[in-house]
Amino acid sequence: MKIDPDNKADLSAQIAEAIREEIMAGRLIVDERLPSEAELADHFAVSRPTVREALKRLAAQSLIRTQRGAFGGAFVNRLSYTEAYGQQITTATLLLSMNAISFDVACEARYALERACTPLAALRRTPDTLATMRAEIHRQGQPGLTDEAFCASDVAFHRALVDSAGNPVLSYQLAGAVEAMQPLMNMITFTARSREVIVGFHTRIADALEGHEAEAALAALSALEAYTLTLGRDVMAARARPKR
Amino acid sequence: MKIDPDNKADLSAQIAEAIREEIMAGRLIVDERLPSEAELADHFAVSRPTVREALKRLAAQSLIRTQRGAFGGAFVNRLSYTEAYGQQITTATLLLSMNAISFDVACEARYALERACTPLAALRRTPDTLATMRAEIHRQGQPGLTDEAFCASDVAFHRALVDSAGNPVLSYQLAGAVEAMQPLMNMITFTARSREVIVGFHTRIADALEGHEAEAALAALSALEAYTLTLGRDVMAARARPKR
DNA sequence: GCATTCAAATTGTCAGACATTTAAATGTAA
DNA sequence: TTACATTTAAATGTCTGACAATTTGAATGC
Repeated sequence: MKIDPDNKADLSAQIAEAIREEIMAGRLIVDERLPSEAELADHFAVSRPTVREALKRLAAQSLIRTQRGAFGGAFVNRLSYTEAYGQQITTATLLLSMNAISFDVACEARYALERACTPLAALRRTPDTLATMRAEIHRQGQPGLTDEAFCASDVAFHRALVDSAGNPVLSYQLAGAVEAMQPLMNMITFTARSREVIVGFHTRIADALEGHEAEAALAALSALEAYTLTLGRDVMAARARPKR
Repeated sequence: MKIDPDNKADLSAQIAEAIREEIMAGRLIVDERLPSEAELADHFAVSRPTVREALKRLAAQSLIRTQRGAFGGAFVNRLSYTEAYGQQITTATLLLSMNAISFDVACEARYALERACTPLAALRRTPDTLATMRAEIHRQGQPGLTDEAFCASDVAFHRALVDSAGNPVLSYQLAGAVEAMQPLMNMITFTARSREVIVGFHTRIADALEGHEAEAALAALSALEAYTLTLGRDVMAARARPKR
């Protein structure tokens, strides 16, 4: 493995970066064991705590996993879809919450991405994903639902729509886009009337997918986008004018 | 801040998770200073190295940044688009390289996502993004170009297409999808003939965007997808039959 | 042959110390 | 008073050494 020259940045960051490059370049392959902390410390001419900090950085990115005991150590981790989902959602959520992204921009991105997988979903939707969508639609019609629960169900519905496309890479990519919108959506107070309208759009989408009608599904999705946009704008307008 | 009960997992992981939740929930806001390492160690009743490992985990996810010196410390970091891009690309690249994703699936996801922003790109493309696309097309026509350089230019072209949509959230989401395909594309040997065909599609796309013709751009993109798919399949077929 | 025990390797945690960096506080001179 | 140099304090970065906890493989005993 390569070493670090004489620059003055954090040693642990440099070491983490060096190992990360080895993994990204495929020179360290999945399930391969890294040298022990003591050996790495010796190799990079630093102390063990410094090596440990570097390894923790990599562990935080799911690049390695560690195992205690004899013949334990740090191993290159196979990045699972589940872990990738989690990181994607964390990153997307923070990006949206910290950068004053307008509701309009986030909404546009989300629906553009969902439209991307709608034709595939119309082609490949399964009884399973359809059942999930129907179940969420039913839940959204329940009277006693809180706004948060309604939003969560909305997210689940759209996740099912995305998963219907049957492309795991697409599902992974869109997980963040859909989930990250939830905090923004949670700011909206859903009246009985608006819930009814949204459930109507959801039903149109599910019906269209069931009938393999891509165009109809796209139209319903676009209509839902437009409606969501007006709801969001009302909230923003009310917030901008806090005089009672 | 909350503490951790008596479970037996890594203390540093638990502490990192506790702080991460504070940030995600907005209870720690951007640029807010965390307690010093000594104070955190005291608060969680652990040693300073353990706290440091936890902080390095958070730093690896760009959740915090640290600053040395008096009045330094760990601060909640505003996640920038640049940092988010980087993490997105790392995650997507590893996911594709480690999970035996088929070329077809990755290709389908990529072009579905690009189609998602093509209508917006046709609407909003700027002289700037068009110039970038033209420049990359020109580079792709140069004779002496290596396969790697051709691929890199291809990625740059598609990045410009995505950026044309003028939606930073969309650009962020697609950065990973486009970049992560490069290692797969790099396996393809681009003959003079195939380069010529690809440049033709790129030109059609750029022309369509320049003329605000969304439908034409979508058609060219789909044709490019189909052609890329045949190229990839040829490579896979040749690889599956290694008898000279 | 099988269960038990033991030893070794490795990560997890701790304590204390020193080095380095940074900005505020202080002192000094024009 | 202002400008500049010096000191100081607080914080992170790093090192050393030690011990605890965990896991595996081998030795041991029956």
